[in-house]
Amino acid sequence: MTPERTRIEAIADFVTQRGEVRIDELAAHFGVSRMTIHRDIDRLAQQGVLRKLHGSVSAQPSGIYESHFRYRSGVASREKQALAEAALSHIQPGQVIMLDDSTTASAVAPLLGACAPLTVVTNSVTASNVLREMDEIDLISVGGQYHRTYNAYIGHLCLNALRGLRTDLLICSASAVQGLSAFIQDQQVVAVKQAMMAAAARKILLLDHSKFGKTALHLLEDLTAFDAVLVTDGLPPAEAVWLEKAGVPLMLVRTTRT
Amino acid sequence: MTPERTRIEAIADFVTQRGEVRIDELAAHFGVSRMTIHRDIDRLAQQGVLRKLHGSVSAQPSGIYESHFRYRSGVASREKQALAEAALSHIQPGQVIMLDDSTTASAVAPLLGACAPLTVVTNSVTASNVLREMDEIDLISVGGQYHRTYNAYIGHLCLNALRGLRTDLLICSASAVQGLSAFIQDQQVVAVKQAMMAAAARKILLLDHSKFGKTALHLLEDLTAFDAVLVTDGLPPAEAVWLEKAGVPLMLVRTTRT
DNA sequence: GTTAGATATCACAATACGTAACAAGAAATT
DNA sequence: AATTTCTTGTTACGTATTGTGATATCTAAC
Repeated sequence: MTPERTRIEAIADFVTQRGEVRIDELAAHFGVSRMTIHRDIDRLAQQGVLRKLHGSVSAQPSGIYESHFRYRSGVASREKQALAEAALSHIQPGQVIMLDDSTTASAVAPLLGACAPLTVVTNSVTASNVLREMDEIDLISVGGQYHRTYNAYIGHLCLNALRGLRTDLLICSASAVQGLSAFIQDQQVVAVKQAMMAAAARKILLLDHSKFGKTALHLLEDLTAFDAVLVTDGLPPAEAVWLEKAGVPLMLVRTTRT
Repeated sequence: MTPERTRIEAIADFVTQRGEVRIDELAAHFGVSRMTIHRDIDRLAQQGVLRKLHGSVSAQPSGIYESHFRYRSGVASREKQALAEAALSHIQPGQVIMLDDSTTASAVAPLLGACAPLTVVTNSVTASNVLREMDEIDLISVGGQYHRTYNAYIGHLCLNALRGLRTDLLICSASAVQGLSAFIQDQQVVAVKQAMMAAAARKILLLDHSKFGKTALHLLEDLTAFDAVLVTDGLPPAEAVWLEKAGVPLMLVRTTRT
């Protein structure tokens, strides 16, 4: 899952301490090839810790992220990346799309430049930080109470704001899947996601296969309510067949790149 | 999309700090050719950060548009700091306070840890980025459409959110003061500030003395509507006396030198 | 209105950089 | 022990950035 975490963290520390470092210097300092440095900083950039420039990397100006959040983004990042790329095919330029507070949906944000122009609505601070820098993306943040565990805005203010919006598409995730239903651990987060679903014309759900069989307290919605359910391969084939027979619009996403 | 942003940002800072710079000087200062400088400032001009002239670029405000927040945050920072420190005395632990999108009010944010615990409501991304890191501060972001000129959320969503809130205190600023009234350059920003004023039990206005005598298009409110108007010294004494006679709750703030 | 000088833009070439694909080695799993 | 998975390095190719020189445009002075 997370092999060789030490060097990546060392790079993060090194860069944040120096502000800006050339990639060749990182390669020499850590005694690895440029390619490896590139792969490392790609992951860090995806987490929003660093910014990739041309020939160098710089520390994110707006800052330090919650370690708890950073940890979560590191988990299953390959699966998230694959899901994010697969989700792109559902987006048309000019649309209004919504991202929820999940790290999976936030992984979509850095890729949205390819679909520009777009209007993006989100309660995720991670996604906002990325999208704010993109010229051709119109960013709308739904407000609310800041919750550091999710690095997002939730609560009544958030729900009220969502009531006044209608978007073409929602990209979201869930904590767990049992049977035909998706579950979430936090009650307030459930409320936000349900409000987002009510505001979106089309809804797609991103799930890495580890979510299956897990448990969480609050019901979000049946899987059949989504227009597409993207799942990374690794799901038992029997389960996939069963879900499709039950009417779930399942789409398997290969983790290994094409 | 937007690689190599370091030098471009450095140019933006350099120009906004100096007001107007010749292109040859930029080329010499950054050690690149004129052509490269041209390409850089073309992108900045496209973003509206600065204006291209013939032979030079300027960051001066053009017409009714206020200049970019990066420029504003560099101007009169000593005055802003003094005002922010003075504003602290109006805050009690446990209160719900509101900060507007002004750079002056954002200068208050880093100091709020001293007044914790607090709940802080703001539409400013600058302030949010600071407050998010503070454990004892409860942060509520009013959402809205992101506006890069102010680095804040504005628009209908923002106004609706503010309608549902009531806070103990508002700390805000204005672009200009003429006679007994405060003015703002942008119509949408006026709407947000007025909604904030309507939602706050007490309102204090922070003004560095350079705001006096400036002009701006839209009326915000009379100075007498505030519970305190903090102004940096440098204001002509005659004007101060006149304002106090007119019923303005004026408080002069000494600019402390370091 | 015209012209000289300066400035902006265009087109092309050179260089540096990023990324995909494949192969090899190490670690973990069965 | 065999196999799989993960990580890293190398090569090759596409892309981005920059500089140079030529051409077009602007400004200001006459």
